[in-house]
Amino acid sequence: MAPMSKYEFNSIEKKWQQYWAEHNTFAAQNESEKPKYYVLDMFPYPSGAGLHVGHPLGYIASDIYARYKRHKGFNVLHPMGYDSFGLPAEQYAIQTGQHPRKTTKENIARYRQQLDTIGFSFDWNREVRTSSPKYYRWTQWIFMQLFESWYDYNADKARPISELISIFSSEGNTSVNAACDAEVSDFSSEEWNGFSEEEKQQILLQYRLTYLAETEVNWCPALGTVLANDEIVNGVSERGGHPVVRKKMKQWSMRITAYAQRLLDGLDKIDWPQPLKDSQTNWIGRSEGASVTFNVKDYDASIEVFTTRPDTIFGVSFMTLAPEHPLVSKITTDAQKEKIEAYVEATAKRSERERMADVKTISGEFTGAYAEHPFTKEPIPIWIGDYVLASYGTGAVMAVPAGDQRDHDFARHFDIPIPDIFEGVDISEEAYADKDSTPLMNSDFLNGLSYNEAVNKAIEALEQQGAGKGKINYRLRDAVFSRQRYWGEPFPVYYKNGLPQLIDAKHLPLTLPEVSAYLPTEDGQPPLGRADKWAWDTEKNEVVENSKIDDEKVFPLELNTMPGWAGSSCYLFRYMDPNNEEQLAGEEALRYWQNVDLYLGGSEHATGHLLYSRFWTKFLYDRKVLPVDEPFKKLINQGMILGESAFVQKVSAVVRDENSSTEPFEVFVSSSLAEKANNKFSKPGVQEFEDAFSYIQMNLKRIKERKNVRDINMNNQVHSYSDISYVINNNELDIEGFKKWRSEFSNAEFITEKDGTFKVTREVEKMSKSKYNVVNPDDICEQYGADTLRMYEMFLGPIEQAKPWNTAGITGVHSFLKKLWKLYHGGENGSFQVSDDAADKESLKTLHKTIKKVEEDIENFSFNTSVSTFMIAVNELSAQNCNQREILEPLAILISPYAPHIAEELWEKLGHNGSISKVAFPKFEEKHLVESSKEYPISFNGKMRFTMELPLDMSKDDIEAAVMAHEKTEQYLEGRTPKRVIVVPGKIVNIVG
RNA sequence: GCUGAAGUGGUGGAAUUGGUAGACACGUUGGACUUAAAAUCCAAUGGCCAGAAAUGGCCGUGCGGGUUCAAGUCCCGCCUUCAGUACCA
Repeated sequence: MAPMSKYEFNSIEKKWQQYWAEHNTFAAQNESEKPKYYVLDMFPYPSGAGLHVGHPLGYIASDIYARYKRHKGFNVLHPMGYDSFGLPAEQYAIQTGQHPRKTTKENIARYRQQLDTIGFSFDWNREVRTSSPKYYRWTQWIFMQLFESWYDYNADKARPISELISIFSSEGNTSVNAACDAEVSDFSSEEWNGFSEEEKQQILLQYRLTYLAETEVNWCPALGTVLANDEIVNGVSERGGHPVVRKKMKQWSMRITAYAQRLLDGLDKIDWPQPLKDSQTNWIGRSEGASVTFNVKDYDASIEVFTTRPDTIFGVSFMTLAPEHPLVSKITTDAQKEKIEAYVEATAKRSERERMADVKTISGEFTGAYAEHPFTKEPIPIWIGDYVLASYGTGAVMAVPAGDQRDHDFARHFDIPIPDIFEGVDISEEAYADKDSTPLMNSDFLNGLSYNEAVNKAIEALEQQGAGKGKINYRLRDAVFSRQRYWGEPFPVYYKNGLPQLIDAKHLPLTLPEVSAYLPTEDGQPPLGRADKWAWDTEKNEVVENSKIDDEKVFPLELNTMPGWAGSSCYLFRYMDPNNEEQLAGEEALRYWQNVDLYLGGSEHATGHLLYSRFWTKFLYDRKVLPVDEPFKKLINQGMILGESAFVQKVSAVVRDENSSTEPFEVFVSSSLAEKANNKFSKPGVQEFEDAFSYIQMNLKRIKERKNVRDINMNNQVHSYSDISYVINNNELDIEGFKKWRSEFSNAEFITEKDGTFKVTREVEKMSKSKYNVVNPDDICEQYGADTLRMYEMFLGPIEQAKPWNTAGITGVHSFLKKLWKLYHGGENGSFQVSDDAADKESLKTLHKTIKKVEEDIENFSFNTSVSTFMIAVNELSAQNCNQREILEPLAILISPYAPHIAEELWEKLGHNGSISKVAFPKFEEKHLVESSKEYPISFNGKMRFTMELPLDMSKDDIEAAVMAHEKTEQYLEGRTPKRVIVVPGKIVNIVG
C-alpha cells in the first residue's frame, strides 16, 4: 500500500523545530554585508501559570515580520529572553520557602518549551535573563555610571562627576547650571576646597543622577515596599490593589527629571502610536509659566509658587499651601494653631485615594499669616487646603478666583473677595479660565492687555523686581529606585559613615546573598537584612560575613534591591553582544545593530518601562556608551486577547436548609430568571427572596479531558487528543457536574428555566487563571498545529486591537492549511505531485496578485488580511487545478513567515536542501496582472455599471473607444452623449450621460 | 472634565485611502458522499419588494446636515462605546 500523505502537522512541526535548533537556523551574525534589521518583543515575566493564547500574539506578529525581513535579504536580529526578577516569584517564595531562583528556573523552562512549540525564529544563543548575574552585572554597572554622573543643563547632557568636582574646586558652584536637589546652597571654590571629604560627598550626592535622599515616597504597607508613581493606579498599588500612603524614607532615586525636555523632544523622532506618545507627553506634563516669590509679612520667609497665569497676578486675593507644606507650622499664628493642626492631622489620615475620590468637598483653614503682593504690596491671607498637592510644583499656589475654578470655589466657600480682572466678563458665578484676547482690567500696568501680551509683560516686571521669573514646570518626578525586596538586583553600594560608596566595577557582579527567609526582618529591614554574609571587605574586595564589619575595612552593604524596571531598561543592547565579559555590548556590535527597528508589546508600559528605557538610553548616549539616544525606532502595541468567561448567578442571601443544621443552603438562579426576578425586585413578593435579593457572580470552570476518538480517515486508528469541555454545554450549565466540581454547593438549589435548563451568563474579560477563561496554546498546537495557531491568531483581527479569543473559528484556518497541503499532493492517495510544466496565465495572475497583497500587508502590519489573501489564493489555485512548480514554489515561500513548518516541509518535498527561511522573497511582476492600473476620472451617475476586461497597456482613447463600442453603453446612455467615462483599476466601467 | 481611538450583517472583521459596501472566515440552512457519525466537497446566506425562474427594483456602514458625477471613507453638528488621564495651579 502506498504511503498515505496527509497533513500530519504534529510530526512535521516537531521535525522542523528540531531542524532549526540543530542547524542554528536563526542565529544572527554580528558582521554581515546585508543591511541589519532588529525585531524585538517585550520579554515576558515567566509566571507560574505559563503562557496563554494571548501572550504569543505579539510574538507571532514580530516573528512573521522577522522571517519576512530575512526573505527580503536583511540580517535579522530577533532575540528573546526573560524579565525574571520580580514580585510573584518572591511572594511564592514567602509562602512556600522555595528559593525564587528555583521557581524562576522552572517557569523559564516551561515558557521555553511553550515558545518552541509555536515555532518562533528566535536566536536563542542570545537569550538574556535579568536575574542572571551575568546579566545584572551590567544593570549594576549602569547604576554606577549614573552615580558617577551629573546633568549639565548648559551642555544639555550628562557629564562625569569628576568634571563637576574640578569645576567646584576652581569656580565653586555658582556658574553651574545642573540638575540637582532643590536645597543646594551656593559656595565658592575656596569654600569647596575647605569642605571635609564627607561634606563634599554630601554635596555631590545632590548632583548625582542617581542619588540617595530623604524623600516622600509611596509606601505600600501590604507589600512592604515603596512604589514608583507609575506603579500606582488610582491611589492603590498596581499589583494587588493595596492602599498606598506617603511616607518619608531614605531612598535611591533616579534623576529622570533632568531628561524631561529631551524625553519630550525625542518623541518627534520615533515612530510610535500616537496614544502612547500622548501618554508620555502627559506624564512628563510640561507647562509654561512663571515662578513667583511672595514674602511672608512679619516673618523671615517667602513662598514660591508656580503659575501658568502670571498675567492674572493682580487678581490674587489669597494663597493656598498644601497641608504638608514645610512652612505651615512655622507661619501659623498662635490664634489659628489649633485649627490648623487639626486640619493637617485630618488630611494626613486620609489616604491619597480618599483625597482623590472626594474632590467636591471644599475644605481649608486660615493660617493667620499674610503674604505681600509683589506689586501692590497689599497683604494676602495665607490659607491651607487639600486641593493643593504637595507633590506638584512647589506645593503652594497663588489663588486667582477670577481665573481658576478651584480658587473660585474656595473663595466663595470661605467668603474671600473675588477681584474682577477681566473686562466684560461676569465672574460672579464661575471663573473665566480661557486664555484669549479678553483685556485685563484692575491690573495696573497690565490693563487692556490680552493673555499673550500680559504674560510676557508680567514676567518681565517680576524679573525686574526680583520677585519671579519665567519657568517651565514638569509634572514628571524623579523615580524612586529602591525596593525593600529580595528578588531583585543588589546595589553595588556599601556604606562608610552613612555615606554610600561604590564597589569597584571590576568586582561586579555583586551577587544576591542567601537569606533564611524572604520577608522583611522583625525590625523592618528589607529581606537582605537577614543575610549573614552581606558586608564588603574593601581590601579583599569581596563579600564577607557581617560579623567582620569594623567600619574601617569592612562595611555594611546596601539592603535594598533595584526595582523591576532596572533590568528591562537596557536589555535590548545586551542582546547585541550577550556574552561580552568586558562591556555591556562591544562597540562594534553596538555600532552595527544601533537600536531596535521594530518593538512589539503592550501599551501598559507607556509610562514605566518605555520611559525609563528611553531615559537610560539617552544617558548612556551622553556618556558615549551607546551610539544612539533612542532605544526603539518603531513600536507597535499589540492588543490583548481576552477570554470569555461564563458565570452562574448565585443569590447572595444565604437561606438555612431546614433539614441540615450545618450546611448553609444556597440558591442559584438561571440568568434569564435572575433578570425577571431583578425586574420585580422593587415589588415585594418575588417568591421566597423578598429581601436582599442580589447576585454574586461565580466564574465557571473548564475541565480538560482526554478523549479517545476513532478516526475512520486514519485507518480506524484510535487517536487521543485533548479536548476542552465545560461544566457548561452551549451556555447551559451541567448542574450535576457543577455540584461535583464545587462540592460546597452540592445541596444548593437551582431555579431553572421552564424547560429545566440552567443558562449561564457570558462576559469577555482579561484572561486569568482565577477566572477559568484561559486557553492554553499547547492544547491548540496539539489539536490543530502551531501553524494553525499562528495563522488563526493573526486572522482574529488587527494586531493593535483587543479581541476575545474564540476557538470556534479556528477550523477555517485549519482547513485552509489542509487545502494548501492538498495543492501539492494531487497524486494518487494524496501523494506529493507537482508538475514542471509552465504555469497557465490564470495561476500566474493569482500568484502575483498574492505576492503584491501579502507584501503590502506585511509592510503595513496588517497580518489579518493577508491570511484572507492566502485563502483566496489557495481556493483559486485549487479551482484552476494548479500543480506547477512555477507557482507552488513561490507560494511556499510567501506563506512561510506565517506557517513556517508546513512551508519547510513542502520546500523539502519540492526537492530543496536547507531551510526555506534563507530563500529570497518572490518578486512581484505586474505584467501578470491583467488589469488596468490607469484611471480616467470622467464621470459616473451611480447606476450605469458594467464589467469588461481591459488590457493593461491600453491608451485612454482606446479605452474610451472600447467602452463606447460595448453593447451595453448604448442602452445605458439612452441617446445621451457621455460626458465622461471612468475606468477603475480592475474592470468596472462607469458612464455618465 | 481633558486627550486619544472607534461605531459596517447573526459573529470576527474586509474595502486598493473618494470609485461594484459586506472580501475572507465563523455560524446558519440545504445538498452530495456515508448503514451512521466524523471528515470532505458543493450551493445559498444584509434587509425588504416583485417574479415559477433567470432576473429586476428599493433601502442599507451610529444619528442629522453638507461637499461631490460618486461618501463607510472628506467637512460641520450631535449620540454612543472603549482606552488613557485628572484637584497639575
